[in-house]
Amino acid sequence: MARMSPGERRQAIVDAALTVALRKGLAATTVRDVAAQMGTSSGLIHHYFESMDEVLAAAFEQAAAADLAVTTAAMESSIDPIDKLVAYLVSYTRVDQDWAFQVWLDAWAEASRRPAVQRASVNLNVAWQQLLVKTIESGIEQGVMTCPEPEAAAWRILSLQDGLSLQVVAHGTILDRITVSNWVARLAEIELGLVEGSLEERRRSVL
Amino acid sequence: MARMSPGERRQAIVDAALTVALRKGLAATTVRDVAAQMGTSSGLIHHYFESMDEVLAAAFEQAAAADLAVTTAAMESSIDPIDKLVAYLVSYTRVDQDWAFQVWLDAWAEASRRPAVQRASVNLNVAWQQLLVKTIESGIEQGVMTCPEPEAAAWRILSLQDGLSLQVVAHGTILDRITVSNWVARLAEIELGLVEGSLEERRRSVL
DNA sequence: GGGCCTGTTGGACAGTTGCGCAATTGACTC
DNA sequence: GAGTCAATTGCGCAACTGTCCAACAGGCCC
Repeated sequence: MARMSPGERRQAIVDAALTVALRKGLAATTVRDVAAQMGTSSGLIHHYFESMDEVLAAAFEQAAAADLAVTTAAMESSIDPIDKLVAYLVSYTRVDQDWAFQVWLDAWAEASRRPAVQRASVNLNVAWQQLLVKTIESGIEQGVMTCPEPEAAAWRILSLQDGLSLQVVAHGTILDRITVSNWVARLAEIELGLVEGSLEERRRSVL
Repeated sequence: MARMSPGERRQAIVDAALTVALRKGLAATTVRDVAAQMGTSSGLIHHYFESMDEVLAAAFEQAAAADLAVTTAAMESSIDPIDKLVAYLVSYTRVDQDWAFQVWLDAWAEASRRPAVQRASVNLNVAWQQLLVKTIESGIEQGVMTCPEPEAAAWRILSLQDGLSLQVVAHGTILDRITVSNWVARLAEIELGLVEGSLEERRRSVL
């Protein structure tokens, strides 16, 4: 296959691993799968990564970081904290639509057994939570939100979202994404002292 | 190995599978692992189960059903709906303490790829939710709770619990079980029209 | 006791896994 | 052009996987 610079090739491997992982699951992704996806030999992968574990950790990290970047970008297009929050909720709903959330389920399950995966998972979960924290803090500053404990409230909103999304992705028919989004918005309204239904109303004008 | 009756042997296989799964993870549990755990040959397992998938599904089902039974029993010792709810929250906290929740994480990750696991996971998740629904409905009936949508409220309480517990089990240090329990109780108070802090107060008198 | 039923064995089977390594290729410098 | 170095190959290795099956063995009935 075409020769690449080390940087490019490393990236190509991670990209290929992610493509396969989204289809087959993180744990079921093999060296040969990744090589076939790239159209190269399998030996090449071990020329760039010490072990398959590292490849999988890098792939998960990239997937999660990409989602985070998309949501961050969507939020930055707004200045108003409440608009930012709406952008967050809309973006997360879209994330679920992709199979990206399945990668999170795989990562959470593997975390306690694969240190590299756990490190990436912790960092990215905290990053998501901090995204909410910053929004809440600026909302408080501007006097449009009230929240005694932004850190705690962010964990609760994020965790409700994760717990409900989990039902959608793992079990399929029990709940749907729209309902999840509405319920999370409702909790956010309660946590941040917003008028009931105000987030949903604002979201409808965005979509 | 010692001859067993079909019922006993089937149970022994499921027990052994569960023991291995708690240590290695559901997906990484192999026929030979289970056989070694029982001290028998590997062929024996296929004499009782059509496939390894079924063994794993049965193991998960048993683990989850056992937890559910413990919580159900704890709740039945109370008559008052609010006491039942407190028993539920206390029991769930204890469940996390075990490694039982890790099995749930494995099951959720595997659900979309293993039909047998998905069926078991859906059934047991719904059973947990219904446990809450029944409690809420009797609380409404007796006039000690108010809740416009018991089904939806139960999903939200359960999902917050799952999402927060996930952080405890997968990531270890970010949150602790006590905090999770307090936060879930707080959401329950909001959802069910209870006085803030009343559940925690009641729980303290139980412990 | 003999025959039968079935739980149980242990290995064969074909497939897959992560990993290592000698050989090859292509791109670069002198 | 010759020489060099690293990216890339493709196969081999040992270990593992789920599944299957002929053989064995222990308990039960006649």
